[in-house]
Amino acid sequence: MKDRPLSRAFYERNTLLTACELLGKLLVRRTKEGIMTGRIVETEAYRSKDDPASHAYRGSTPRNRVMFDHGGLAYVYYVYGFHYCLNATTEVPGTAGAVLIRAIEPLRGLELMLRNRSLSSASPLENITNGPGKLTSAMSITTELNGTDLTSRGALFIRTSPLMKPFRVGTSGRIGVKSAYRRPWRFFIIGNRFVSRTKPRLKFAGQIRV
DNA sequence: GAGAAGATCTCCT
DNA sequence: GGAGATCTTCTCA
Repeated sequence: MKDRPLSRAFYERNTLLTACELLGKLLVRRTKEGIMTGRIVETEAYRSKDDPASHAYRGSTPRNRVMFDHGGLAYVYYVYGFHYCLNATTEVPGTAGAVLIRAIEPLRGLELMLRNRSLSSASPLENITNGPGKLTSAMSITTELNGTDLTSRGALFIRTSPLMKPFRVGTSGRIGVKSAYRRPWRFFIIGNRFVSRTKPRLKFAGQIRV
């Protein structure tokens, strides 16, 4: 029962709360080659009209339409001509919100992830998925998965992690955004070596014990 | 239709 | 720490 995908109700809530509570959950990717699993260790929250850094700031477009749909869908987009970024949509239909998954701790399917990233087995583990572009590359996540329902056992879903130890959550300004970067909407597991950047632009705005 | 910007990563210095 | 790679999306004329 505990390894069921997270429910729709989990996502259709406040985006910041969802971004924080996604930490420690397991991201599961199923492909023809095999299953890959990783623990989410870093997220960023993006909201709607009150968030200039969000794709949804200017309203609905063909690209960001998924953000305005149900919570619990995958929003995948292409950036810089090289990389894909994976988000989980939040909030109820009509209200835009998404949580960018910035980094995961690889748990299962390590060889497959290394192969997808063209890395050797000698590569540092934390180098495989410690960034939005890296984790999508490692898990073969592309825009083909845009709109995928994360609440059902399909090619991509997120589930609880029953063996997860208690951890502390750090917050900071979001990385790579030029507007509204002062908002501490980046969440990460303190002390986890798979977090993408340990020295963000804004120092810890706070800590949360989970 | 053209031009600019971009939620990144890797390599080089 | 900085620059370059390269393509989608959006804005503006």
